[in-house]
Amino acid sequence: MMDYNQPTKNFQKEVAEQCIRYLSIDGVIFGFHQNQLNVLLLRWKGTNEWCLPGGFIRKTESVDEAAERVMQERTGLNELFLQQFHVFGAVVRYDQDAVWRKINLNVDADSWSERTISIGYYALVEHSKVVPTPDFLTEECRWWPLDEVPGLLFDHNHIIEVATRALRRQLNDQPISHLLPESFTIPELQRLHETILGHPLDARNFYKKMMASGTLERLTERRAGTPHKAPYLYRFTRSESQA
Amino acid sequence: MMDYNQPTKNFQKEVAEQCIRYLSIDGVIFGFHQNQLNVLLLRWKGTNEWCLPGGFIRKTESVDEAAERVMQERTGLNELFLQQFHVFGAVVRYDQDAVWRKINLNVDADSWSERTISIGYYALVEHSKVVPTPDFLTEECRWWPLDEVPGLLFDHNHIIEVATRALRRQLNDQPISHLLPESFTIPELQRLHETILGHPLDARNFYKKMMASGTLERLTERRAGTPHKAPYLYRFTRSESQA
DNA sequence: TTATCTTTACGTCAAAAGTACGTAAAGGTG
DNA sequence: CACCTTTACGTACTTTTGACGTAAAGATAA
Repeated sequence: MMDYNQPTKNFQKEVAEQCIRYLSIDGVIFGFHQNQLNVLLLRWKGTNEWCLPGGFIRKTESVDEAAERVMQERTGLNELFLQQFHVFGAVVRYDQDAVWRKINLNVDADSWSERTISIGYYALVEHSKVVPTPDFLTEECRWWPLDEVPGLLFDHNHIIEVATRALRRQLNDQPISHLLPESFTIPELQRLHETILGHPLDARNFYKKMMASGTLERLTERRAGTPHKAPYLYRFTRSESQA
Repeated sequence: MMDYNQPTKNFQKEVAEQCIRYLSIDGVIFGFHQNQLNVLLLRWKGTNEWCLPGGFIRKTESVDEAAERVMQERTGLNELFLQQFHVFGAVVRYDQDAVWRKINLNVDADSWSERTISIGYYALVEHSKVVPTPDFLTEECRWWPLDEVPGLLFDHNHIIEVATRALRRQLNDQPISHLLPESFTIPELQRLHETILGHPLDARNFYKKMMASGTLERLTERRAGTPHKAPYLYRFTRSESQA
C-alpha cells in the first residue's frame, strides 16, 4: 500500500519500477456546462497551483489504456470518448526548477528531474456525470471554465491550447455528441458548437444544417420549464463513429 | 566509433546510454514518381526483410529533432516536410519472436526484447532529390511503390496504412506541395491528387479548382518534350503554411 | 384578457462551391 | 496534312452555404 506520509518517495519508486520512464500521459478533459467549455484541473497538495490530470504508462498496459485509466480515475466514468492529439517532446518543455519550487518538491536529481515526453489526450465527457477525484499528489479536483483557467504548472496551458485547436478541427469533421447528455435541444447543441468554435452561429442555418446531417433523431418530448416556446428534445443516432 | 563487426551489441549499448528506452520514431517517407506514391524502405542486413526507417530519441534532442535527424540520414535532404501523425502504443504490437527470428537477432532478453512505443511521422519529399541511404542495421535503402510494398517487419505495414490515411486527410485541408519539384504542370499535380485520393478526378474541374485556390503561380515556360500540347509550368506561392 | 416579447421551427432567396460535360488550340504521329 | 491526344479554357446545372423573414409557442406585463 501507498505510504501517504511519504507520497513522493513512494511514487518515484513505483514509477521507476512499474512504469515507462521519460514518458507520460497528459489529459485535457472537456465538459460543457452553462454554455461554457470546462476542463478538469487538479490542485497540487499544499499549494495553490493547478495542473492537468496525467500519469505514467505502466509497462503492462498500452498507451491508450494508460490514458483511459488516468481519465477514469479522475472522472469516475467507465466509458469516455478519448482522442490522442499530440506528443509534446521538446527537451525543455518548461522551467523545471521553477515548477519544483512551486510544488515544494525536493527532487532526486538523478531520477526525477529528467525530461519527460508527454502524449496528449483529450476526453469529451458529460459534465454532470463526472465525479471529480484528485489523485494522491493533489488535494482538489474541479472544473474550470476554459477561459478562466489560471497559470498552470508545467506546460499545461500550452497543452490545453493545442487540445482546443484539435477539438475545433474535429468539429468540422464529425458531430460532437459526448459532451451533451443523451437528449438535448437544438439550441443547446448550437451553444456547444458556438463555444467550441468561438463565434456565434445563425440559429436558422444551424437548425437546417443539423437536420440535413441525418445524425439527429427528434423525440416526442419537449424541454419544459423554459420561459419561452418549449423546444423539442433530440438525440444522436449512434450509427457511425462519433465524438 | 561504432564497431561494425558487432553492430547489434554496440547499438544496444549506445541506445541504452544515449537514448530514451521504450520509445522510438518510425518514419513513412512519401515520394511521388511516375504517377505513383512511393515509400522509402530499408532491407535488414543479411536478410530479405524490409522495414521503415526509424530510430531512437536521444536524451538531448526533442522528438521532432529525432524524427528530422532520422529522416535526413535516410534521404540526404536538409529540409523536409515532417508531420507527426500517430503514437503506436500497444503492449504487443507484433510477434516479437517471429521478427527476431526473421532478422537473425540474438536478443538480450532483459534490455532489448521489451516493448517499444513508437511515434509515427510522415515526410513529404521530392522524389528525385532523395539519396536513399541505409543505416548500419540495414544494407539497402530504396523506394517502393506504395501498392507493391511487401510484408514488412514489425507492424510497419500497419503504420504505413495509418500514415496514408493521415496524408489523405491532409489533402482536404491544404495543398500538398512538397512531393512535387519546384515547378510542375497542372496535370502532374492532378495525378498526385488522384494517387493520394485513390480515385480519378475530372481534369476540367481540377484545373478550375486549382486556379481558384490562389496558391498557384503560372510561369512563362511550358513543359517541352511531351507528345502533345505543351502544358504550362506552375509553382506554389509559398505564402501560408503548406504541405 | 390581451398586447408584448423572446424563442423555436420552420421557410425563402441569392451567392458560392462543386460536378458534368463541351470545345478550340497545341503539338505531336502515321 | 489528316488524325489523335492533351491542354486550357468555357458553360450549365446542382448542391451547399449564408443572410434574413416569419408564424406559432409560451411566458410576462398592462
